[in-house]
Amino acid sequence: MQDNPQYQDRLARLARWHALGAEPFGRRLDDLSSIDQARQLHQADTPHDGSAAVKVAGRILLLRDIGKLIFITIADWTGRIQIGVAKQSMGVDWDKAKLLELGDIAWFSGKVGHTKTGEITVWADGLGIASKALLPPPEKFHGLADTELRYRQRYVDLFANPDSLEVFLLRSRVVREIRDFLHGRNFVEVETPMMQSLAGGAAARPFVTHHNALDIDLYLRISPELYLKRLLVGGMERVFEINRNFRNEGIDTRHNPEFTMLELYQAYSDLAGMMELTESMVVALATMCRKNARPADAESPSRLTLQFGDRLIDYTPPFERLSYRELLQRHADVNMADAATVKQAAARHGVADIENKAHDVLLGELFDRVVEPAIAAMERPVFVHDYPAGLCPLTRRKPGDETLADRFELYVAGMELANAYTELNDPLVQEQTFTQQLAGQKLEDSMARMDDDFIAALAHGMPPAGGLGIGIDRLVMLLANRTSIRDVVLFPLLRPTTAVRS
RNA sequence: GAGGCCGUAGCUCAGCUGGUAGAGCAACAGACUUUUAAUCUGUGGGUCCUGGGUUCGAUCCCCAGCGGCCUCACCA
Repeated sequence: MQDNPQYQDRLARLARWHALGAEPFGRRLDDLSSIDQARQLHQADTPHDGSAAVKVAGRILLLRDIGKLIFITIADWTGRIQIGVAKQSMGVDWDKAKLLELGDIAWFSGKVGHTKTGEITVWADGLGIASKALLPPPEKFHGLADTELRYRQRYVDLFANPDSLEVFLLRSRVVREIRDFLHGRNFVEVETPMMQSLAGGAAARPFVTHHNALDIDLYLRISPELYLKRLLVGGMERVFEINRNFRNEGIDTRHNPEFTMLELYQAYSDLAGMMELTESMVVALATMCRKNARPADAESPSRLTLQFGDRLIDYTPPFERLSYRELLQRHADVNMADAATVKQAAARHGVADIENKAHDVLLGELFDRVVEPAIAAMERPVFVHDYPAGLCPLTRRKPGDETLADRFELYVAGMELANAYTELNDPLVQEQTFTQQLAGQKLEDSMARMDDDFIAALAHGMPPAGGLGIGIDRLVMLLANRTSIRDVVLFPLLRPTTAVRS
């Protein structure tokens, strides 16, 4: 940083601010309007030199000094506005205006008018620096394009790339909308442990950490599920949590090691209730995002479509509802109940070690190989339901068919977006499934981890319930049209640079 | 874990068949009172990711490493 000559130039300019008696790293500013508010003060009949007085602050993105007049474009998180600074109307502050440079954060007071070409402009009668930028901003036209720099220096990405800021403001609106939606259905928000002595509730590899005073290893949670269900036992009938889960697995465009999950449980509901809730919520969110009409959307005004990458996803309800059985029949041409043909199909599709794998494990592998690609190509959200019971140990069996689990997953654009169950509340069955590891399944892929306290909780009686998990990052990807999860996570995990490591 | 692509000035990018590197923006000096990525004149700025190798000579070819992106595998 110190060996950057532009940093040295800016240090010199910092000294000139001090020489003027200004505080280049300033203090609180009162009576500020947002730039959006300032723009709205300009009406059709606003005179050229303005009428309404405002004070705005923001980062300097563009600066055109044409001698005795300077045009400055500043931005805050509500938008951009042009400032016109004329020597004639500035007096002693003119020296300060000449010191401003790209990247500085400054405030301006003046009247909202416009130029002869109609550009809304604050004609400054006062100005000051709020914070001096000692490092130059990225190129003003292209912004920060280097993906690695965008993630490592997100603070630069946010002010240099308006699209990026937009995504994270949208993410905030999405999460708020979800909370409003659930509060409207009488859910309460809770927080359960992220450090757990037993990482349960899902099949995934956990991160390990250590507590010094207790001298015990703890796991970062892979799921809040078993704690949220304890709350159902305690009588909190509708609970949800929006928070981080941690899974020690690969990183790619759809996986960050820490990711945000919405998980909720509703007493006296079931899978059908969760399906209704999920669809209503996703439709509400898509509708909210649809308001920023995009060209592709305008072509189908009667359909609730959103662009995602190079495809158009249609969220118009009702979503598709297809059973595991139908999908396997249609795409793999097998009868799920017929062990012999399932083995044949598995062999046909290259599944290894077939003789040593349980029936349900074979079904799962066939589904992943054959059905998932077909679902990924669909342009509508799909509820896949009636999963093989063996793959879902925390799920209640489907009434009237013990081989099936009362579970659905919602697939959108090839991503598993949501996962829901009619929850298992029989402590005797639960205890049994905790000990079950299906043949052909790796230990870390199973949920075979006995949680005695959770069994004890169920033994006190958990109301029948529906449970649902939604991956918030992926949801935001779909709603914000970002095909990489790193574009919707503010600070995605990257390998530390050597400078940081030392 | 496997494969493909990428790493050049603060930023965005060129760089031919191997002959010690260029542009735009930004910076610095100057002109300019209605610009719109302002314009015009002049100037400075490089560990070509790192380390080896081949070569008279490597940003360029080869090998290894580091970092990133994408695809696949695992997973949500």
